[in-house]
Amino acid sequence: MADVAERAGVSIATVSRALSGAPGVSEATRARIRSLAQDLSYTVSPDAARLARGSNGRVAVVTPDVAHWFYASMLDGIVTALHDSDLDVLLYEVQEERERRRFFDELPARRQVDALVLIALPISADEHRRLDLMGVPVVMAGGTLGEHPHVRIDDVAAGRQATAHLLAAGHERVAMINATGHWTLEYAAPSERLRGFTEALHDAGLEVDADLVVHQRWGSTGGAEGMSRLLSLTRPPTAVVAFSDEMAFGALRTLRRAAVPVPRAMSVVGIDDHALADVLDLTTVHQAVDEQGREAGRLVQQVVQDGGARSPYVTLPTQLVVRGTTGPPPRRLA
Amino acid sequence: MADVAERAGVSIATVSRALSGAPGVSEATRARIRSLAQDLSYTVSPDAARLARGSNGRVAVVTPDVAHWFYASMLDGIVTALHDSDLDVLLYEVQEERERRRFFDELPARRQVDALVLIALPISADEHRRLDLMGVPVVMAGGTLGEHPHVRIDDVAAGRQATAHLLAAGHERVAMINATGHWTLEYAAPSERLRGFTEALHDAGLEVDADLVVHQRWGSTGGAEGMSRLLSLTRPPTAVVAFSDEMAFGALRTLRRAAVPVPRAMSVVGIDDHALADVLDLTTVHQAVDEQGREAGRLVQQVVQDGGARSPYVTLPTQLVVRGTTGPPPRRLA
DNA sequence: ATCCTCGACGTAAGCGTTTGCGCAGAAGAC
DNA sequence: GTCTTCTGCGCAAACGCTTACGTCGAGGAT
Repeated sequence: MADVAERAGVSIATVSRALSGAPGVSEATRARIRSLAQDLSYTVSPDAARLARGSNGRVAVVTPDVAHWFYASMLDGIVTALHDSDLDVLLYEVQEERERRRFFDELPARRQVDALVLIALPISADEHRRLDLMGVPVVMAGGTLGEHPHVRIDDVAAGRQATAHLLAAGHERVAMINATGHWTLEYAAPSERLRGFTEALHDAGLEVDADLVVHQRWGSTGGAEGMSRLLSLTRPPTAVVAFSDEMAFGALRTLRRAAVPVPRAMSVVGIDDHALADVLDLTTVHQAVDEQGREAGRLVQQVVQDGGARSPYVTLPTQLVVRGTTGPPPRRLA
Repeated sequence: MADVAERAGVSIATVSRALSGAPGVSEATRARIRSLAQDLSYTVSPDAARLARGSNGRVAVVTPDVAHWFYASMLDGIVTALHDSDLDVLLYEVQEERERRRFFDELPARRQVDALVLIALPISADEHRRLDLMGVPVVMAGGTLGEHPHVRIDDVAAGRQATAHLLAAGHERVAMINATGHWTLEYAAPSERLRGFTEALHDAGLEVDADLVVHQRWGSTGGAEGMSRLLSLTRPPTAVVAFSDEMAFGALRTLRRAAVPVPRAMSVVGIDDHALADVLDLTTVHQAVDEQGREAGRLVQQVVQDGGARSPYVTLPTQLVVRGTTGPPPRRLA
């Protein structure tokens, strides 16, 4: 910077002001300095600027799994939304319990960021406290976290939509393959989607058959196993709602291997509208994950700027997408 | 820090040394300072430290699409490998041509990172030059970039493996659905996999039928369309190798809709071993994407530390995974 | 007892910016 | 023409660390 200043015949203070867009510089000088900096391919050091300024133009994004479809889409949305703000993204992944603990212990993002966004990361009360202690705003994307701003979908409604679709088609024995988290800490989604399932049945005047609700590990394997269990029942269901599309995929595989025709003998509906749901022709409840991410991105910008004035709770709608894996129940043999 | 120093009754220099693990402090004092800092929940400001030290303990990862399976897995590997180094990850996404141009124009990572890793990002010669001008080491993950360290697979071999598998099963009319990039800049993978395809045919004493090589946009939709085109041929193939699993998924959808039994009437093989290849029972050539990412992560650590002494070229092997979408050709009607 | 060595620590000079304050000189009011 | 008000700019003090160099005292060698 000193170099630029010298060549421009001004002080470094003026260069700083010119480059940062601060007032107190004539347009002529500003332009001259700008072009000079360009020629010298000079950029201000973000670190030094942050030091002097105090705020640091970066946000941390914390996600349980970078590679997983849901988290990745969310991250994508966040990054996209932040793209033309001047915020950079510092990425942290906390896959296992151990890593999470360590993350909250060391808080490596500490003093490095102006805000934090968690992607659907369930945390303990103690961790929540430590987070608040960090002194920066926190945004939750894909869930809720105390009073902090969040963006999410209504999981109860999603479960309801999926279930209602099956009931409307005439099904009476409807099962649910629900997910259990891979952590000790609970995600809220499974219980809420289950609630939606239950409520939909009640609305139709039906009771929940405990045999028809199975819990499996999150993922397509879990879905496959869940379906196996349901098929082995003395009175199997005629339709099943899966916690997620991934689990539905697993369920479909089981059905294919068991040579159960879909949807002739069994209807399957997922939740998510995974990129490959279309490929597999899966009926599902669409949630706009990337849009949630973008919304979360906007939220943190807002929160960083004005300390967070607006009502920072966003709930995005979900829509049923009917494809080929659902249909009327098989004829009763009555 | 001044605070800690005062309470400990030492100078800030000593605190700095104690906390950073530098020599010149007695173990007793170090321990005292450490615990004091702990109590005050004090952390050194990374920014200030970087400023003073000159190097900045961060690497930038640049990816075309955070949400896409391949890039996301790669990123995951990188992040994982960097997890217990003291390098933080700054994430940049450049989806469109315009964004890429802007990225290389502004080089926002400039002066912020000690190294850059590009995830399978094709760049122009000019951009390459600008990158080198940045003065930090660059690692390419999932491709090659001049003399820079890289990690990748042998795409020619992958194409060969997929094709050879079909030939070994007895197929003689084998097609390929290849990908065209979504950018003007060429990826190397499509032409290399095609070369593998060609070579395998030649090895078997067969010629490439130009009609049987179709080019489509990357993605499952492209795969679907490619399959349609192949089916509409007067003499359709009996087997097809898809550029990627995603494209194979699309092809499978077309086949399902056209009621062409797989693999009875048509064999399909992909490349990648996508997470859902198993669900769809797709025969494919496995490449360990996350392992490539991890390798890339190790590479940048190494490069950051000792300026890059080792031979920094890694090529990971691929393996054929036989599942249910391939089989012998249908009987000749001869 | 004297000199040297060495380890533990303090002093202070940066690192590359931003920004409050002060100071000229030009423009406007009278 | 003088007096005020801006405007454009320079000076220098932070910002929160790291680190070369200097100091001081304890211990070992002689």
